[in-house]
Amino acid sequence: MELFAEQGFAATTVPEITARAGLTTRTFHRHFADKREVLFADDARVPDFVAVLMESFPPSAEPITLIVEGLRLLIEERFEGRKEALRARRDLVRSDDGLRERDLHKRAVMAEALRTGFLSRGIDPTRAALLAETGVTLMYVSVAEWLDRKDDRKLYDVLLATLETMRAELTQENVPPPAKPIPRTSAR
Amino acid sequence: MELFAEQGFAATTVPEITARAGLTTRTFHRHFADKREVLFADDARVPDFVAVLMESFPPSAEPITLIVEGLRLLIEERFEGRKEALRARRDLVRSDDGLRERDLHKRAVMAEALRTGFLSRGIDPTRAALLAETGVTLMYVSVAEWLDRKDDRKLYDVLLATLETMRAELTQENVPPPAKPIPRTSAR
DNA sequence: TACAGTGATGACACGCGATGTCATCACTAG
DNA sequence: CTAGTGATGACATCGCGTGTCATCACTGTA
Repeated sequence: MELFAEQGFAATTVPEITARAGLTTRTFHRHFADKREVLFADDARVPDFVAVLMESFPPSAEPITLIVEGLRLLIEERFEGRKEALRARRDLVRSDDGLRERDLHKRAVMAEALRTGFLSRGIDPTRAALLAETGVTLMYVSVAEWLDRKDDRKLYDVLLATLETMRAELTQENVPPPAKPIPRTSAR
Repeated sequence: MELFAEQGFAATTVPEITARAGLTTRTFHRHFADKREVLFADDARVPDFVAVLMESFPPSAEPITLIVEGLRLLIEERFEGRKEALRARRDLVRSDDGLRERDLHKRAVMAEALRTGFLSRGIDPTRAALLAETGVTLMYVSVAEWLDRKDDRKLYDVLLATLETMRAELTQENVPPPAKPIPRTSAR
């Protein structure tokens, strides 16, 4: 983290890292699959957390309730009280395409854990996928706003507000659009 | 594509590709930023397509209408009629983590284009982010189901059905959950 | 027709990331 | 004291990706 802060992620080599840590590059790659993974190793257990959590809910629980409650626990566990550190981490991830890709991958893994959990609760595949994606979207959008905010609003409260916005957006009755006009643009 | 099909993505080296194509590796990297990009170069213009499209809609258009109509055009442009090719591509992308990461990155870029479009339409940041994420989720979930289906249902029809499912899911009035009990799990 | 400019490619060198393999060493159980 | 185990170091090696310079085809212009 020191080296990344000093000279950026891409400009920092694994040999530099291991030199400062007093190890060899080979040892580094025994602990981290690749250089990017250093910044994401902490999140490795999140999918398990999600899976265990989902099993603990009674079968009667509504999916949305389950998502919101699960995110509430996740927030307590790893977000609340770490705002500054998370901001620094976000900025670092933003600065490098490779890191952004890995971040998105972690997000997808979490969505997959959610989807699997819904499947074993007997929810049909498409609905499960949709719920999973909606859940991570809710989380990521809320976290983004929370990190941007300068007040002390709780992440959980931001999340509930985001959910309301989401709901309001979709509730409007303006779905089936026409099927002809519309300008033409070349995308190929 | 021949080599990837024969021996998989990871096992195929850039020298192998350029040898079969009659070029050098240096030339390869002048056309593609990296090896993975070969499979995604076709999508490079999608963000522009999205941006231009969004500007072409009247300011009065509802965001959801805009998303659905935009996706309808995108579907006509690059999905309908290419089902088998898209299935093969999906399977290849699924087979490699690196490719999955790049795929997610492209998805994020599209979301970003959508978000920017909404911003310049005067929509507030959080709502814009939410709409953008919802839009790509709608697209990806629908495409996934469409590719899984064995019937000839149109992608656009699948998409409308997905949107209805999404709406139904969020419309239920079971939001603010309690805030105390719930089991405990270690995620650290 | 000659010539300068432009763009694509080849040739070469190089650094870094990542992995396989074997040796070494600290630690532990019996 | 010994055998086993796990972490690490020491090499060696491969593939990816980039910087640099030379070459060649093509184009517009005098």
